[in-house]
Amino acid sequence: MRASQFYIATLKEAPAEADVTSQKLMLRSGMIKKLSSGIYSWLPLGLVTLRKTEQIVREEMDRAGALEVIMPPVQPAELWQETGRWDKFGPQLLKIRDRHERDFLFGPTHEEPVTDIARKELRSYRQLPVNFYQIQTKFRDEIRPRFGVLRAREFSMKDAYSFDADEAGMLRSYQKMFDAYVRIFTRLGLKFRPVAADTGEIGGLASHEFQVLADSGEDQIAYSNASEYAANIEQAEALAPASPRAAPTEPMRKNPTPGTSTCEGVARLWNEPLSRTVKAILLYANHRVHMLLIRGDHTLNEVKTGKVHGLKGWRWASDEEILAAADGPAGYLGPVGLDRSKITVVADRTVAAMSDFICGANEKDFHIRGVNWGRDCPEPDIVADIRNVIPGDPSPDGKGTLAIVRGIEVGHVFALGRRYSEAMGATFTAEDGTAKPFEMGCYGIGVTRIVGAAIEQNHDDKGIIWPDPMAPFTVAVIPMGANKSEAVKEAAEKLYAGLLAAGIEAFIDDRGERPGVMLADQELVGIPHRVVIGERGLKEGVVEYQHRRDAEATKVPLAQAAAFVKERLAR
RNA sequence: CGGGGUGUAGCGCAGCCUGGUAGCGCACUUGCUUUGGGAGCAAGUUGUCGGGGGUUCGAAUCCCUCCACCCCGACCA
Repeated sequence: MRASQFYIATLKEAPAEADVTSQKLMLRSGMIKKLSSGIYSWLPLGLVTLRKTEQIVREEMDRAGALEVIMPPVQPAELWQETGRWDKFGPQLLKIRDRHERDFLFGPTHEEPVTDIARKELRSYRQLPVNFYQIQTKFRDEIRPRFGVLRAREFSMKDAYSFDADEAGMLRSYQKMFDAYVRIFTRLGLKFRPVAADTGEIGGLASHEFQVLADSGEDQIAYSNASEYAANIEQAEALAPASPRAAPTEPMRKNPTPGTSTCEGVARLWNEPLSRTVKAILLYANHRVHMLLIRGDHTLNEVKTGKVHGLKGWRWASDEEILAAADGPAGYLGPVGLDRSKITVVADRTVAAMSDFICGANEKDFHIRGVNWGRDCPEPDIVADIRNVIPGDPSPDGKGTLAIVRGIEVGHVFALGRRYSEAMGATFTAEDGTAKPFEMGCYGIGVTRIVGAAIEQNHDDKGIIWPDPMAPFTVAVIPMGANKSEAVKEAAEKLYAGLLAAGIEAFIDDRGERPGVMLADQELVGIPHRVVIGERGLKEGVVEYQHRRDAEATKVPLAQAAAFVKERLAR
């Protein structure tokens, strides 16, 4: 591509609304343009990368035996009423009406239409397994869109849906998609990790997320230093302490802690380690207030909490409910002296094994120390794993300890089962002649999100550093002073032509800009390889090659430049 | 959904308090010079000051209202 025939619209300053690196760089480099909150246009430069990403996804889906389809983004409400999601999906679902006042929606996902296809088209077990996929624009009316294309309302997604005759087949289809995802992210040149994930609202038997590792990621991933174990922190199990609860050594005593409502504050006030304190969190579930207890230096895991018996669908307790059930204000709560007919005590596994701990006294401005289960208050009603794991915790698989990194979720595979096929009466005739519901799996990749995540993972203070497979152009040829020197111009054009002939996606900056402008643009836009051609070098018969990550340029004889670049690309 | 903030040229911003000819930097156009790290000089172009209503001789500025966008929060007691 010639710069003069392309649309390069780089900005020195990013629009004020950009808050994360990838969004700033995408706006500054002219990849995208915001139209409305969470809604972006893709300009030529951005689209090249988006299409390349899409193409790798498509090739690997095809290779895995999935069949491409296109389903309508606009879907009739009736379909979603069949599965109950018309009401249950919540405000993220963009509902629209046509001129006849009929309800429609703009698809946030496509389980319903694809299941509708299956029930109409697939009749026999002999037609199975089948996997349909599409790459298409989705719309989810996010509460708060942010981070540019990382959490947009409108975004491009690859969604695939497998249909099998039985569970074993479904798990085989699941594994195929898992393997395809590994190939996709490997080919894209990204550092990533598949992690065990919560099956969440969609439900199902198994689920893995594919996380692109980046410090700015919103998700936390816990992984073992000694095994393949990796899980989203939402899901990672915190094992019960290996050693049993120690015997009490201190008397229980209540002391004033005026104006000190946090564990951190009390620990500082009494010069005790934070790990001896216990914090109480009050929830409301199943018409009852629950007091959850976790160690002061731990944090509550909301997902695991929802899985505790009796806590499904919990919400935070109101101040009135807290006062009525615990007889004390938030900030000074604990398990001592509670009326257990009014409140259920749920202790984290770690807390259940603590002795001589510190907690609130259920009285404003007072805490208690030296508290022991059994002696000072009844044992917890429920002991459960309700905290987030922290670095250094033992790995749940018994091998090694956990570390935590941040990631951006770019893919998710679900072994769904029969949830949608049963709800929508999607059946096939099995070998024994009976009608059976399909065993389904669903598999998503956020294609537009991959682009943002790749930038979060690969950039420096000058701009984007694309992995070769995602780069809009792989090599930039930059002539210095081409309008002054015929020799420079000729050498640059010849190299450009040579690279193209070798099948390399080359870019030549023939705009006649000053050197600083051309170099700054190449760096901002993130073209990973560049060859600078100037009179200075030509006198010695050399050009300068530099990878975007190289600290310095390498001098290469002009005649060997194309071959040199080709060799670098093969790495 | 709650709280805070911002809307002025394509982008970044000043002007608003204290009403009186709409400004600056970048970008863009033209010319000359310059050409190995976002050039210099000169001359230009670009505005429904978010929309509507009101107060006033006069409103970007004060008042009312609507809209859009951004940030924080949705709990960690």
